[in-house]
Amino acid sequence: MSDNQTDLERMRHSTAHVMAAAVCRLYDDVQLDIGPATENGFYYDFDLPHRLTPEDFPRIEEEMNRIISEKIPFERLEFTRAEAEAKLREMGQTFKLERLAEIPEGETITFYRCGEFMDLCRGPHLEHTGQIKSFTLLSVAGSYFHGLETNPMLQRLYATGFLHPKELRQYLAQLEEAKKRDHRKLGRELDLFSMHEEVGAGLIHWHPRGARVRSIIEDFWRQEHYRAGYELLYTPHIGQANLWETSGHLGFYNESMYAPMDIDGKEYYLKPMNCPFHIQIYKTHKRSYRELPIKWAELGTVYRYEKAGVLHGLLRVRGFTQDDAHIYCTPEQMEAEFKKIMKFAITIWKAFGFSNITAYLATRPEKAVGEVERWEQATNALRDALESEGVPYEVDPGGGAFYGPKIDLKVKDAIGREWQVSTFQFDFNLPDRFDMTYIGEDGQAHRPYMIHRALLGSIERFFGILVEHYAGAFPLWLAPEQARVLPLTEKQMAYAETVAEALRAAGFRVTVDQRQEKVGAKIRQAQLDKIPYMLVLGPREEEQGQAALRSRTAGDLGAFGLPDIIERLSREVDSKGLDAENN
RNA sequence: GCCAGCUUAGCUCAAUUGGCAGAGCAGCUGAUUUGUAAUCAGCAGGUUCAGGGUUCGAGUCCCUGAGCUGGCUCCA
Repeated sequence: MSDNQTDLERMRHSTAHVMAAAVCRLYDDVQLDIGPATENGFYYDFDLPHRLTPEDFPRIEEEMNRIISEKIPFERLEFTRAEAEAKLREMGQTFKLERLAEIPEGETITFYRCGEFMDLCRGPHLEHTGQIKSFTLLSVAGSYFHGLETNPMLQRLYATGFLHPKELRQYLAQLEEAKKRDHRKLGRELDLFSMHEEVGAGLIHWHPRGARVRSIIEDFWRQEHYRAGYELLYTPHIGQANLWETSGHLGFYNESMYAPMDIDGKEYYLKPMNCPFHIQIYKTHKRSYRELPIKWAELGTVYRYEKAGVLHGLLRVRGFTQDDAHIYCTPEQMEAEFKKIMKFAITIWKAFGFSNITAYLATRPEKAVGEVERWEQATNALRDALESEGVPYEVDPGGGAFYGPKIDLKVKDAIGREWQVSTFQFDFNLPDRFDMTYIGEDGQAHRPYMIHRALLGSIERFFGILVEHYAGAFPLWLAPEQARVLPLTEKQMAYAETVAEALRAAGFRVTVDQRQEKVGAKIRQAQLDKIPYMLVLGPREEEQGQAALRSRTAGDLGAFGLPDIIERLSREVDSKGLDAENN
């Protein structure tokens, strides 16, 4: 497995060299940067006067195939630093000279030669180009040298390759599948949400069907929070400048905040976060250790400035609703509270059909506030919670915020893609800044621990992920329209209304297809609308007081009496579709 | 924000080298009364993203801007 992994990486990295070699053969004045293998393929960064477009891909691929058919050996060459520098100067490779300067003293400096193409490179490589079995160019994009905005922008060619052509076909099929599930496409097709140039980029409009799903998600979320001992809050959308000065946001978060508005001569800011408001509520009276832990949650809508180029459907927006919570507790309670958060998170994610969860534990960065012991204590609490819940995790050393360590959760969707969703974060900063206290057993004031917790992340983003996970075919409990009644002809219209009413009375979301269409057309429409159940009503059903039940996934199930149908659907709603087949 | 590409009817897409803006689906009207993924016919639908320019003539060429797409950076 790991051998295969290195083989694959080596092959991809070598293919990246072949791609760069092909580009050098085809175009003049190519400045090379780097061409690493990535999780799903590889890329090569270079700068050249010619602007690459997808129209150039066939030519480049053709040249690459020529290089592959030539079976050119990859030759490893060792150089001293001085030789390497001279060589790169001679080649006029300025980015490579910078890369060379970054190689630590004492490390062996190697070049790889492949025919006339030579590149400063750690390797390893294949023996010769003939060993490359499959590849395809995917896209071209800009990318800053070293990923730094202030650096020149290079052209990046994305491509992928696999050890076997069959795997490449599978990967391309998966890309196709992902395209079909794209929440932006499904959002339009299923009439869930939209965005409008007239309103502004990154601002979401929820249509009735999308809003219906959202309200089901939120109702479930509220119910589970009350059950888990949280109280819910509502707080304002704007707050005065001095609040954000105290919180520190105007200092370290300013770039993500919108310009202030003037109200009665005072500056007010749209909130990018909910925490300062929750803290205000905390501070409305003296808190006793007996009250702790305090667990407050809010579906809080925040606005953050995001650069125009990063906006992406529901996944990256400028106004969104966080499912935010703050937990204030004593040092002794911290660990137990954290375990509860983990357990709670897993329960909620499972309810939405995500059971494959992994975690990233981010520890203390160089620049940090709070004593080291508190960091250690908190980090251990995070680690213990992960271990006691058996959540697989990786450590991201130094990856925490300056104000506390954190855990990020990732979930895997139905087609194996990972999404960063939940985040649980200690905060050693805000309790200090707002001088939060509680009175301990000893009668003295103490600083509470504060934990930020977003479970679904943002409702918009979560909804986008959910749409892609289910490919728009929501399980019964979430479906905006759970059943559609399809009268065979106009003659069954009255009966259809009766059936729909009965189901509505039992709490289901039901419509009647009143169009004068053949039943085949009505079924087709319901299938395209991804309605979980269809109730076909002809003279037979009307006479028997029944309905022919059709499932979106299983097809015709036969005729049943209404009580049976209600019973069946109710059970499926209660189980959230988790013990049924996976849609 | 930066690099590249895209933007034509509600949606998906056509429109020779610059020469009369079109189709399917959806919508509306009518006919049809239908049994498990599309009944037929007719009608209507456009500032070709916005603004400017070149030209006898611009959907098509040039400039500016917006939005979107793929990335970089960032992150819920």
